[in-house]
Amino acid sequence: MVHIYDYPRPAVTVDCVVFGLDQTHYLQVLLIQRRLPPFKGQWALPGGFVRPNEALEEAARRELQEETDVTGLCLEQLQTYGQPDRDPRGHTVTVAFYALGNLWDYHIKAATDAKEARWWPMKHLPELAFDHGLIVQDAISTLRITIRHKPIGFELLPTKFTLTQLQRLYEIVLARPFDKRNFRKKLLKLDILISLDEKETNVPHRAAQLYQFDRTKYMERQKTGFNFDL
Amino acid sequence: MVHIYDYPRPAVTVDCVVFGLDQTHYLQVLLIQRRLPPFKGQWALPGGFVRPNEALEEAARRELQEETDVTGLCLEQLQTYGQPDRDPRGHTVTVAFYALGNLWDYHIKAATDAKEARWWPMKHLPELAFDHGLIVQDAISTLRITIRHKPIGFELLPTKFTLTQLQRLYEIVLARPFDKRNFRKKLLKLDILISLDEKETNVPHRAAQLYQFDRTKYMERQKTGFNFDL
DNA sequence: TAACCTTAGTGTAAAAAATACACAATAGGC
DNA sequence: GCCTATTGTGTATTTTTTACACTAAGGTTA
Repeated sequence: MVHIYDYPRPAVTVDCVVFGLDQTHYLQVLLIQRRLPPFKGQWALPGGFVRPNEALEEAARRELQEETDVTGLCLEQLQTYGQPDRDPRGHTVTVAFYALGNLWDYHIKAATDAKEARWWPMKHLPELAFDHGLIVQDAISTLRITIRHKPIGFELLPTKFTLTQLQRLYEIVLARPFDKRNFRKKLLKLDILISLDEKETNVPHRAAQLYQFDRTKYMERQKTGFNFDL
Repeated sequence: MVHIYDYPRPAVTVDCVVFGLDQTHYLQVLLIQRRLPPFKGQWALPGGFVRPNEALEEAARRELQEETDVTGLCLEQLQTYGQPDRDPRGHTVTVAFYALGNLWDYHIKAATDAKEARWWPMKHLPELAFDHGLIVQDAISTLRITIRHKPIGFELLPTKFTLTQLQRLYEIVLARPFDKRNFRKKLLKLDILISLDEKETNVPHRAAQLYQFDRTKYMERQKTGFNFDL
């Protein structure tokens, strides 16, 4: 079946930059290996063509599931890339999204266009197809800015986490150390964490208190001109 | 001439939200009145279809010039809108940009698809075509956030300005008052303003010192981990 | 079972930044 | 020369940020 238009149109795609934290606490990105040309066999961001009458985020969510079997993430729009030479098949505009997930929740499973799908550490990414290397760089920049102003970091952790885990998360993403006491003081003063009646288990040292992010409380606070600003 | 593709493609457009400050110091938006359907006669953002092998920002710049005769602005990507029902002609994805200009520099001149083009005060916008009302709202939100972290406010003022003008600008955009002495202290301490050997003229009161934004100095500072953060 | 290793958990003092606030100086108009 | 309007300036108070070190408690091991 062919499709005919009066004027030429660029193709429209979506791509997803999904970040995660691994057991060793390094920042990871979810990539797929391309099954088809162009860039066959090379690693790339999960993504693909937007279908007729499909919303952008919907397309991103669908492609992510199709190619990696990951679902349920909160996708945020990053930027749109439209350099005419960014795809050898011709003028293609891609809308990039980013999302945060915690690695333990997902069993990655390659499918459709993807030969393989897996997490890669940010520090040692392979060479990426198209301009995906640039997109990942932009995503990490945006993440660094956003994580300081919105409580999105929690999405990288299990539901129940310790303050040390949270601190390490911020240290990894922002690539700078925080003082333990000051960090805890600040976070607790925000009053958006629920202190659970539960502790770590099976650790060869004093067990840490577990906390949970209180989204409801955060939402309420939002309205009263309160700033997260870490 | 017709264009044939194997798969259907959404149309791709760009739209520009250009902000300006008028003589009475209210925030204004540059709009055009549509000459053609859909939404014929209604006010809309300047913008239009991306041409083959045209970069997105290039397209935005071209459409802005064609429809309003405004050139030379620094365009920043805002967001991309792709709800399938946002354009009655069919699935259309639009990449929105925003920019700041000072009204005195430009002679607005309607052209091509635009029947008329002029500044409208933010407070009293007409009903806009497509989802342009939403786009303008998103643009002002983004502007409010960005202006606090990057020295983009200066683009709304003439090259030479007084500290009072600058303060009023921030008060208008952020919709909150600043203390005169504290504002001046803070701005001057940033050390990114050049104090000119020149004063206001023809004012019926003590003439104010004129200043100029020192972009070079700001760029240098940037590298040394310096934050604008107003 | 006691010593050991490792990480959790906690408070205070000093420095820096943000805020609140009022009056003399000066340009042009009358 | 006096009036009006706006500029330009300093200090004291409060709040926020920073720097910093030791005891508590789980699990491991000798």
